[in-house]
Amino acid sequence: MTEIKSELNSELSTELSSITISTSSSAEVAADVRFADFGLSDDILRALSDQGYVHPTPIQAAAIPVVLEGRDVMGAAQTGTGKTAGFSLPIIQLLLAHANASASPARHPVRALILTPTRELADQVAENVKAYCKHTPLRSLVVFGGVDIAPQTAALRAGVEIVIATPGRLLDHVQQKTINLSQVQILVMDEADRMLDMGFLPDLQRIINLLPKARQSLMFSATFSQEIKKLAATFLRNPLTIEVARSNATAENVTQILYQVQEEEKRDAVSFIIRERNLKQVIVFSNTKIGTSRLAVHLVKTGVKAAAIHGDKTQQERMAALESFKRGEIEVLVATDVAARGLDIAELPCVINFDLPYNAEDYVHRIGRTGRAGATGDAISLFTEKDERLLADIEKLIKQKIVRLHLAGFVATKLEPHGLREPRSSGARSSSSGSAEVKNDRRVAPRSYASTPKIDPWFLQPYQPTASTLPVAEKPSVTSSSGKPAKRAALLGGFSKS
DNA sequence: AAAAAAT
Repeated sequence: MTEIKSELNSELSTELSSITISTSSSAEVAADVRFADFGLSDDILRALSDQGYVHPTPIQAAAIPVVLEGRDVMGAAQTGTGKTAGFSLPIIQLLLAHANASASPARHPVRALILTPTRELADQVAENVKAYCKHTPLRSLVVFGGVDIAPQTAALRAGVEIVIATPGRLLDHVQQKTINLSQVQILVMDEADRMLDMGFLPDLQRIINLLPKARQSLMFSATFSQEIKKLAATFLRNPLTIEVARSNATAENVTQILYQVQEEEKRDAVSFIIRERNLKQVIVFSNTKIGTSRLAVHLVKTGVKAAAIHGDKTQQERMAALESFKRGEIEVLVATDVAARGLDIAELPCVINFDLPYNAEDYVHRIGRTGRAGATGDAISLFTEKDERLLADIEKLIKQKIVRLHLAGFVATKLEPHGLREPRSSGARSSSSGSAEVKNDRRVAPRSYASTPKIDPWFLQPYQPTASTLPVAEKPSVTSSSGKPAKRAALLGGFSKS
């Protein structure tokens, strides 16, 4: 079960400086601890019991009392550990407890600010916060770009205590003077490592400069690089470090698999794996927006219910894709790293890396999409000869070798007897070397790519299964899945612990 | 190298 070790600070201080939580499963609940033990208000407990939550996860059990004390926290926790509740529950409690502490001119000044790197993550954290606040008078608002700013401005004018935001739109509101951050008592930087990767440091700096110096700050990061430690030293005051599992560790309940294939085999390999394993809920990661869209189109053509999600899609398309995936209407979500972190999709049994990520840390985040909340999962990665360096970086980061397997059955069916790499349906292709064939493949794409990168030529129509697109082997499972939507909706659309 | 994020 959960073991909490505490280390004492340096010789002069007996103050706790770090808590390390070692547990077989980071999301496993502590059966001997209850949310009711933390002195949270009845309104919060009622919201929790509405969702059927009684016992905290280890990071929640460690973080809630510390945040309630008012201490700064550096949390090294992966997604799926219940970290969102770990910070939002005590924040709500603190705001409730000190309701009349500051006599400010504004009736409802922003008192807690939660920053996230992506819009989807902001939306998701906001949904959780809103649910936890359900029975309290506290109001929360999510603020991000890509959507109409007017409703956000109106809500801010009416007054909200808790703002969940991505940095860009938040600064937009600051410039327009539609938000006042001078009363913020608690700051949360969620997925801080991601925010650094994305070059948010200057924005972060500008936002923090607008906050009161006397405030509580919490920072969460799945990985714990030197840069993150530096950021913590800059923005946190005597923080308590709460570490769940080993830094940069991959979930123990995720089985990692590598398949070496040729570059031009990758699309078919993904189709093959999806069909072979009869996957009904899988995220496939690609490194590029265009590659993501292309792969989704390919999968749809082969009868797989797939949709793409990436940063060049409109916010509506992004949300629609995510929603239909959560509802089970879409079985394969093909994504860039926009979806690598934070998204809480319950019970995802498998993720596939169509490309190995350029950034080794992203590997950890991507495969963290599976094996969540104590469940087991598979992380399957395709790699080609030229990916050896990326692979070495990843294995160095996670401090383990990933087992390399042959994609049994696939090579035999896809490789032609004479060693040609691509199956040919017609003789239309000119006879040329292997690399020229790849170029030929690329020429199939509309030329508008380079000139109009913002317009996605591969915009997907909603999937309509037809007798012709549905492979015979898929039919039974599709039929059986039609009986499942209610159950799946309960699983995926349910309340998030993260 | 690429993606993300304000317009």
